[in-house]
Amino acid sequence: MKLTDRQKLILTLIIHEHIQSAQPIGSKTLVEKYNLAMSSATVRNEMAALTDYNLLRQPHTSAGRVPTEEGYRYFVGNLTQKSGLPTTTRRTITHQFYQSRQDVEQWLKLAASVLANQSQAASLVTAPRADKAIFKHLELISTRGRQILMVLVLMGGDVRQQLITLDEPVRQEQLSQIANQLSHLCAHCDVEGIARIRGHFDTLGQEILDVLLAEMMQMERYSTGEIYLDGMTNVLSEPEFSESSEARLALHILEERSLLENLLASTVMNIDVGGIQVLIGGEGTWEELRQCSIVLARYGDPNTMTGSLGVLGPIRMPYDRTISTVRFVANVLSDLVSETLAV
Amino acid sequence: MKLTDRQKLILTLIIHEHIQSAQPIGSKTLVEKYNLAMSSATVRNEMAALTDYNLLRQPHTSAGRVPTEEGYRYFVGNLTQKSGLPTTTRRTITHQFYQSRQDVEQWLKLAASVLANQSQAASLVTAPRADKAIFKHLELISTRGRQILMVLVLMGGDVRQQLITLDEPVRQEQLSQIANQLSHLCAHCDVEGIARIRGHFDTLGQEILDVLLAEMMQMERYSTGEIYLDGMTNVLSEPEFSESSEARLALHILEERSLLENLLASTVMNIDVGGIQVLIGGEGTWEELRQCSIVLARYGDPNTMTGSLGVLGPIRMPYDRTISTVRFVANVLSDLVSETLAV
DNA sequence: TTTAGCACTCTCGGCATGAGAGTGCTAAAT
DNA sequence: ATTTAGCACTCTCATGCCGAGAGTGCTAAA
Repeated sequence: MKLTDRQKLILTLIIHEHIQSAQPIGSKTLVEKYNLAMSSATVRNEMAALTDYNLLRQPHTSAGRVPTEEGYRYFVGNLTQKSGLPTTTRRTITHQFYQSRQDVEQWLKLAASVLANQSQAASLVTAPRADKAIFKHLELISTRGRQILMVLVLMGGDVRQQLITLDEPVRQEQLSQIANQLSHLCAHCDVEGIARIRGHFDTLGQEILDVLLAEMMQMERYSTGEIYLDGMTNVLSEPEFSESSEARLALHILEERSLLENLLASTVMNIDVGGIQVLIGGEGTWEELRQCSIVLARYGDPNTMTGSLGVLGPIRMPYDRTISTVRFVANVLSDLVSETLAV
Repeated sequence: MKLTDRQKLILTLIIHEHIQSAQPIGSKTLVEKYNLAMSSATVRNEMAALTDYNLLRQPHTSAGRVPTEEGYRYFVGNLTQKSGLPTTTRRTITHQFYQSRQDVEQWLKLAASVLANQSQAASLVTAPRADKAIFKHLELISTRGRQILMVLVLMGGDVRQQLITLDEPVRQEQLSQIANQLSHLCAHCDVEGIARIRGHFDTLGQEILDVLLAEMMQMERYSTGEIYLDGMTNVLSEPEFSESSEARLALHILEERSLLENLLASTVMNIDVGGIQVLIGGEGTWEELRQCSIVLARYGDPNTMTGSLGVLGPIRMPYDRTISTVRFVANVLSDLVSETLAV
């Protein structure tokens, strides 16, 4: 399918206009609004061609044209130039990040908030995770009676706390000693490595190691960790979601963790850090997303830890702008995260 | 305002019926549906009286009656009996809790999920917090170069991590030594206590203490910590929110943390653990909640840490059922939390 | 005090109508 | 060979009208 320049122009204009007005665009409107050097009849002919190519669609005979999903895909693939974000916007965003507390959790929340505000859509950010859990450090703190708190630090700075109830009470001094011992012996080991030396310890040590191993395995298994959402209410203001049942379908996928993890698992994993993936109208696979588009990116350091982030909005979305924003935030987060979390 | 038994009955029936149908209820319908031993005319007269009392309202002349906010308030205050949850439901819920990992975060998420599912509305759960931050334990872990990770454990099991960038690199051995020293000297101290002994330390010690103090003060200041939400999409399926602009107003208050914290600060603080507060239609104060009701409870141990949890749904809400659910989940959480987190 | 009866009110769905916007096609113009 | 003007045609949408249905308030009788 090879479009003439004029057809590309008209497609672009229709998409632009439709994104603003959310309504079918007619030939006359287009010519007048953009002072086109051709008549409405010419535009009509081109529109007919684009409709044949399945890039445009008429909601009903004798209404204006509306882009099809394929139309949007063509637009995103061929007609959108990689425009950077305006410098002022970039500055505002980076400023916010460097102003916030130096804490990964804060950054992720902020990233979700920035994405949501900038794109006026729903956003999601997943915490960065290593593909492999590597032990770094362990602390054991007695809390009350037989209960102790295990604080497990992984390579890359991931920290997990877990309560353990022992068979009998143990004094803090002894706990610290065990923690030290384990910390030394397990340093830089992965799950297999630790499992291998498990036999060298006494019952208490093994008891603790088992919890530790379970914890580490869990972190590996769930490749997406915490997910931060924001801006869900933004999509409610879009006219295509004025019937809230439509909105419900779309937002449900964000709220239901298992659905969201499925979606991410089958898309995000194909993206390289620095890359962008755009899902338009569910791509025939995600029924609930028929009315939505998702712009996804991956951030972090491919060698240590990566996470993903993205935006969910109506199909009628300012893709160039959104893509720039997502890409930019992903880069900022990549920088911050690899600065801080590098081994 | 003193209602006759018959008026109470009629009010109750209208509310019950309206909660199911979401529509105005007429006298004839009521008599037929509930086989009342009186004629529709009698019911009409009583309805007129209830309307005078401002407990019922007519959407327009010659439509059925709809409960007013005041009507709901009267109902919740006087006509609802403290019915416990069905035993099977109770069992299902407790089962879920004891089956989940023994981890406060998991419990809170689960609580939010249970509330959302049981009430088919949006739910919120705030993490339990002590009114006063009491130091318990400190760990310092070198991560890279001049950056170290501070892990701060408070009385009650609250754990915070914070990255500190020192002026010059320090070896892990020395860090552990400092951490030990600080842990001993600051044990069981509050912010003031620690500030008092700050002078006894060298530059490095003071540097760390400052971060620690800032962290503790922040935890005291923001009396609500993490907030877990669930079931936002549930409210989208209620007919009164079929226009998503209405839903937007309500859900926005949940999503915008500052709004939500305001709301909680000015209501939850008045509730005792074990108590329930019901906000109906924003109570004239919260404009965005005009269409909503909120059922709130407080859980935890008043002496150590407490949190709050609740449900947000349409005014037309099955209050007895919702209140039972919220109360029950609050109790379950109270038990779990005070078992685990007690000093 | 309750009830039957009745006139009255208001909503809602269906239907016709006309204006407006937009199209496709044909024939003329470039 | 394109492009354009002109025109008939189509479809939506807002409007207004109508009648059915549901429900009320009031009055007078039980």
